[in-house]
Amino acid sequence: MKQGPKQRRRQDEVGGAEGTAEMRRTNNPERTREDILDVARQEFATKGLSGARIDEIAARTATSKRMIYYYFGSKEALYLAVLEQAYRRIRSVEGTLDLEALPPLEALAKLVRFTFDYQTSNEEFIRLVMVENIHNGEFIAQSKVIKALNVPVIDALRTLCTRGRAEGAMRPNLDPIDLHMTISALCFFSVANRHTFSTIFGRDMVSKAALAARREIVVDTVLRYVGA
Amino acid sequence: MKQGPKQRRRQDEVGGAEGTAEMRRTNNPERTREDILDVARQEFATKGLSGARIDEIAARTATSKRMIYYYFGSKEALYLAVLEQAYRRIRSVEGTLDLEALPPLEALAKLVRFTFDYQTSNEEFIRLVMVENIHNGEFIAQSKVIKALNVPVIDALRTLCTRGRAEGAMRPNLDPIDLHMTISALCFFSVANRHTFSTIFGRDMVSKAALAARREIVVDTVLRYVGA
Amino acid sequence: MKQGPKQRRRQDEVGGAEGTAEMRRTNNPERTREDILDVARQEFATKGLSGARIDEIAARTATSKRMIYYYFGSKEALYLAVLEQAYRRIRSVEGTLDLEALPPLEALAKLVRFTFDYQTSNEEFIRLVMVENIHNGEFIAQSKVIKALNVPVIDALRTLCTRGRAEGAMRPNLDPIDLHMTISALCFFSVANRHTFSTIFGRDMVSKAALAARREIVVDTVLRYVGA
Amino acid sequence: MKQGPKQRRRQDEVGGAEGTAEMRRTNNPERTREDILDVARQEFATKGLSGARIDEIAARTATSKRMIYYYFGSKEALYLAVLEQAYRRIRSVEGTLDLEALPPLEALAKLVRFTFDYQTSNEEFIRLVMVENIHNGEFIAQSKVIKALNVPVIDALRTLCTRGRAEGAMRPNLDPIDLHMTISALCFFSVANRHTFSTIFGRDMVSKAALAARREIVVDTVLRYVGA
DNA sequence: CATGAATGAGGATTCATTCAT
DNA sequence: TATGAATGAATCCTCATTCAT
Repeated sequence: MKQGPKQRRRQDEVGGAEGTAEMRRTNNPERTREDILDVARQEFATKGLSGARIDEIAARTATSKRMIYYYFGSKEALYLAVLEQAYRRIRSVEGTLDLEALPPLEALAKLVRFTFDYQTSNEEFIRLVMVENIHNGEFIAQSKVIKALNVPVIDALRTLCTRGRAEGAMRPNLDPIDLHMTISALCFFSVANRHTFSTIFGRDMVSKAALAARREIVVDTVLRYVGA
Repeated sequence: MKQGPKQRRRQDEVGGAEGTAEMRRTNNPERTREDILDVARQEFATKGLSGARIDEIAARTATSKRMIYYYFGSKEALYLAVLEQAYRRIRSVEGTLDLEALPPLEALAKLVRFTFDYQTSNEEFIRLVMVENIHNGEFIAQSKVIKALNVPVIDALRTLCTRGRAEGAMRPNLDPIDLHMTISALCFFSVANRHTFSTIFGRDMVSKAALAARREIVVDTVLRYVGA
Repeated sequence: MKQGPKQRRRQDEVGGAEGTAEMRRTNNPERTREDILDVARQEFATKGLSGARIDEIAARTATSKRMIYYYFGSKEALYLAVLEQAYRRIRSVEGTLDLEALPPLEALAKLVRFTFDYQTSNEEFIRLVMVENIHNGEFIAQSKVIKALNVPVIDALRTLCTRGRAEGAMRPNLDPIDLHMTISALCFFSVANRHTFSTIFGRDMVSKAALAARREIVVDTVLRYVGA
Repeated sequence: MKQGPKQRRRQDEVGGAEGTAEMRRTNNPERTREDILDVARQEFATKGLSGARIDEIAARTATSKRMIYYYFGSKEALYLAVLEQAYRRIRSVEGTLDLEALPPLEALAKLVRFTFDYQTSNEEFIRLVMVENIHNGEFIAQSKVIKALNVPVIDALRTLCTRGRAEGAMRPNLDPIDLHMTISALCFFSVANRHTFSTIFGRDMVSKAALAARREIVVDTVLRYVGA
């Protein structure tokens, strides 16, 4: 486990290590920051806030523990930075869907599939959200950045509902936030509760096939819910 | 501040110490066990496995830290005991629903409402499940007890689907496990992601009214999904 | 300096080591506490609060660093305990002077000599007071114990002044607190500013003879001040 | 909270940056040195040598941490420079008293009042002396500058004593160093032990009135001591 | 002269767990 | 069955100082 006092470089870079990993004395702050952030995201997603170890993060970084404090100040501040980065990413991807071009129900299906795919292939993000909820959302509450990131999805859904209603494809009085919650809930669960659910009910929740099947059920569930 | 080695816990409860779980020197092993388990459940649910502190549990218990080790052996074993107790409880309640007596759709609605109510009023349980998933379900996997607790819900759902199909009220080919997953996902989210979701979308997720409204949407979602 | 990870026992017990110093696993809390307190007093008096090292204290103790936290909770709390003990000691000695038995001026001279002797032979106490003043007295302010220890000296001086005035040996309107301040100031300086003063003015401030001579000047100064 | 690597200090002082010591890029070595010294004096006087933080000094300076090392070499060397500056200042003021013009007792009273006023209004100097004594005067001992600064006061006092004796206003055999020690002790205490003394004895030691009253007691004490 | 980035060595504190009685 | 005392191994964090530019 421990490897003496001078453990400092990233190791077991398994599979497709794009970019250089060895960058001691970079004098490239941006890179150092990103490096730390990447490793920290893994660690926090894997072990949670209390379970994560700054030593462990440092060991898997190109820099030292000292640099973590130089750049982020504290474990909690680093965690918050990780959280903000994670939210920023998902929202930035969400923006590229171009739902306007499709008929409402197809657009909705596309959004649901996207959400399902994004969440099932970004387990780290889901786990960070779980961790944050275990901590009662106290860090997200401190972040000025994250709270500003909500609008787009809700707006997109509101537009969809309006269009769907106009075309007679959807029922009236659909609340976009509730709809978003339903979609999120159904997608989230497949990742968040993967372990307990599959253990208890003996259901495969990780294979491609299992996920694809589940995804269509989720789409179906949502479409039936909004249907006229 | 710390208070040195002689930290007074709930002792010197002078006068009329009868029957409460907090009293010292109970010499009642079962009671001591339960007391520890109760406090530990709170602590683990609140702080997670890594965040929970044996010292903290001991301090809020009628017994001493030493007793925790005497009864449970280790922090992880105590956590597992807490987890098992929590699962045992929910399953025991689920058994009393008497769904057979109702028409399939009404029975299903009743089950969904029950699940929603149980989960929203047992936040500790939900949080323990989150914690366990953060730990990749490794403790639940060790438990002989928990894995045996799955059957009833699925059986009940299977029966419901069969009856519903027979009566023409439900569509064919409904998978009870998938159905259960849908119900769980929708209910779970309202508790599990309460903090992040309400922070980001500004939605009340705790008031009675908000929960009641959301519950009916969940019921509606499920019923539409199974409808013929 | 450091001596490997298992540094743990007191060493270089120079000169007249009364009592046993080796007492690992004593299970004698009182002794452990006293041991820590003794070493800590030296360390804080020598290096100040910020300069003192918990590691250093632990190394010179029969116990471990962990025990310091077990008994005192934090570095600052340990410092406060040291401070309280130091004040308790001096006040307890002050009580044994029996000034009532002497004529006022002789009694006053006795008190001044006692103060001078106590302070010059308890450099640690003086240094702790200096340290505390560097920290703006914030710890003494927290202590309930210390603030209660003031009365006796002032009362003794007030009585002396009253008697001296009645006998015509002292002038009227002497304020006991001011008188105490004068005595303290004159004695304190001989220890507190020993190093800078002797360096700058080349004056011996540590030899027995030098102290004895200075002491009589202090007595003389005080007696002339109160004289009728 | 910490603010990461790009902590803005007093830069971006846009507009009208002329003459203030805080402006960046002064390219005025003397000014930079003085700026650092000023901030360092505050820091060392407030927190002591071990308690002072180079980071803190740098942050409150117009320059960077690197410059501190460029100009002073090390924390301890900076401390010594501060100490020397502080001593140089007081001695330079002492020279302007013109005691020769007054009758001996009046001159002595003037000197005492001056000392009292200087010390009570230069708390930083007093605290630096305390700090230096906590460090056993080891820095002052290294300083070539400081040791040369002693003569004037003692000479002035010697002259006063000679004149006083000649005029019959003072008693014989007064030692000027002892006299200086008495004066210093009485003045020093009012600042140095301000916090502990006022906490323990409930005496105001900071108000103008309190200081003025105490000052006259000090003058009285000294005059009575030297009286024929 | 000047600076942002970087760092080794420590420094206070915490934690699950065990021992002696 | 019960307990206060004790502990090794972390764990987060800080500090004076140096390097590359």
